[in-house]
Amino acid sequence: MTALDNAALRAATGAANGEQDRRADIYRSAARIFHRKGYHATSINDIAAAVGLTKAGLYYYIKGKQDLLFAIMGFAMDQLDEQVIEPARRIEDPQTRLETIVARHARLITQDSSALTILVNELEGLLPDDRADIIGRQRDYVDFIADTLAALRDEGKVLGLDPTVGAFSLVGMILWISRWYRADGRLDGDEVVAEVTRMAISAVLNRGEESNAGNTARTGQPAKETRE
Amino acid sequence: MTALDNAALRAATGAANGEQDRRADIYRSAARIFHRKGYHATSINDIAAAVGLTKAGLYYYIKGKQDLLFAIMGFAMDQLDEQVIEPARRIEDPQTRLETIVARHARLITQDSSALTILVNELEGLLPDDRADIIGRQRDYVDFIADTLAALRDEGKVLGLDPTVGAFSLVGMILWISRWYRADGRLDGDEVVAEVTRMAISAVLNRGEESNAGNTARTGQPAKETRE
DNA sequence: GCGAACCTACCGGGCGGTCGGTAGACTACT
DNA sequence: AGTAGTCTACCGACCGCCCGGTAGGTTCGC
Repeated sequence: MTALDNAALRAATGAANGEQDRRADIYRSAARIFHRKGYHATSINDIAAAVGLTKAGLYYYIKGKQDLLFAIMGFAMDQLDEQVIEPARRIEDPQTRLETIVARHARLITQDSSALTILVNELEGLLPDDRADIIGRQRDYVDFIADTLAALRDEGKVLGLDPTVGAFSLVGMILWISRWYRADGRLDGDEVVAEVTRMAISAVLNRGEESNAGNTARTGQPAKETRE
Repeated sequence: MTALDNAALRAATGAANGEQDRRADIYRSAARIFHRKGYHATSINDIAAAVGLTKAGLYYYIKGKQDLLFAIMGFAMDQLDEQVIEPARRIEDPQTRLETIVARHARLITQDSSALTILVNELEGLLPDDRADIIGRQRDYVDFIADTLAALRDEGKVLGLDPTVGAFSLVGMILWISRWYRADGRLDGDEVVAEVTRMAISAVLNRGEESNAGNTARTGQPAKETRE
């Protein structure tokens, strides 16, 4: 069932809709509405109306509200695996790998943030078993980033940064994009992705100074960044 | 009414409770439950039970569920104003000011994330007018950070960073702390605040200074934090 | 005529919120 | 001292509504 649903979701992300697969429309609409109003504030009727069905008609396609949510999250996690983690895993150099992770994750969000945002904001709507599943996959992702930061540290490119804190902080920066980025805003998606990626790399790579919170030596003179 | 409520909330954050003010307990409990389960998934009965009242008894103190939410958010915004924005506004040097903003905001979250997290996650639960009020105050905060980044840029300490994107990214990093930080985890609050502050400054400042070796190297240990 | 695709009508239940009360402390008058 | 009035702080019972979900059709292409 879930595999089938995910196939439908995958089809749904394509530009075209209304072909033979009604499921695609359902999952895509549900993701959009969950994203906009939140899972609990969204009724089955909202979703049914959005796809032009009655509630009972919708239940011909779905098993229940929670299964719908889990399917959407599973799809989002699959997206992350395929578009971010897998490509990055094939990159040896830690810094390039980190850049790939951030840029690809950020790009996914600027393209369509619905499922990926639901993935982090609606966990408490899941059944315990489903939640454990999703949380496990999320933890794997953060660990993957933390391992990359640890590899950077072993190369001497990062000093004094806790990999776990670093990984969480980068993830927070990326996920937050969905809250402020608007496709019709001043910057287009690629610019935002580039800016955020640059900040992320800069945040973890070494700079000269040692600093503690609250008071840092103000020696900074611009010397132009070494890498875009 | 709201002024009174905020006074109660303010009292509630103190360690002691059960003095003469029942309201304090109500607001504090509500914030905690909203934070844990989400606003829509929390019933008035949940809150009433948490403070040892019936639903009808609770309504003696509150006007409604939405007012309760608005009062909590207003209190969180007041906290941010008083503990972060006002102290930072008195600091001339942009870099020190930025460090102050990040460190103080992060510290608020490690100390008690309930109200501040609700503030960003439950906006859609508010009435339109209340939401506009809160969003306006949040925008002012982001603008304040963006202005600080612009000042850093004018000093030549920041090159090629869009102040708005930078401000949002830093905010995302900070807010995300509430999702992974656990007071009983491997790192204590102060360490987390210091790490995040260091990353934030590093993220926006230019690189290119000489590296005066790592006396700041922290011991990297395996990850142990859990995220929700 | 048969199954896929969908609908109308309904159910039990929990929700936010209200109403009419009342125990008890405290005053006020005699 | 007694007692009537008053106010705070609550509670049990209830309301109307909408929720997720279902039973039992009906339509329609094959």
